[in-house]
Amino acid sequence: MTDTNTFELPGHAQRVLDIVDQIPSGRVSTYGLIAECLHARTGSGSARLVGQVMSRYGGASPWWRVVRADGTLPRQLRPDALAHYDDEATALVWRNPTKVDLDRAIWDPLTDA
DNA sequence: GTTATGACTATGG
DNA sequence: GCCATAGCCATAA
Repeated sequence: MTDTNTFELPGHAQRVLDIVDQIPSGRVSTYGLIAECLHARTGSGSARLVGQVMSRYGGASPWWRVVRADGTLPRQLRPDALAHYDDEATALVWRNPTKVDLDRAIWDPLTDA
């Protein structure tokens, strides 16, 4: 096929970005949850892989809506992500406003898509 | 082919 | 709560 205006990312990368793009504003998902959805589709996938894809190709996607399993983020991204959470009114932990309140903001691509 | 690395997670002390 | 370890899988060298 001759797609002239389409950059072909690695297959799994395209799927990861597709899922991330579906996360609604004000909600978040986790690397593991996305990995589970990815594994359900392709038969392969891991949280580590999602992180790998995000670091490489996440620039054009709402990367701040993807957090760790405990609601925290990598140190380098924390400040930028918090700014977005302020815009989207994402629920944060009261005692620890550097961390997302997963009980309120979690979004599961498998069950709540 | 092997090894090292990474925006991860679960488990055990 | 924190730290160390094992499992995970694509990429780079």
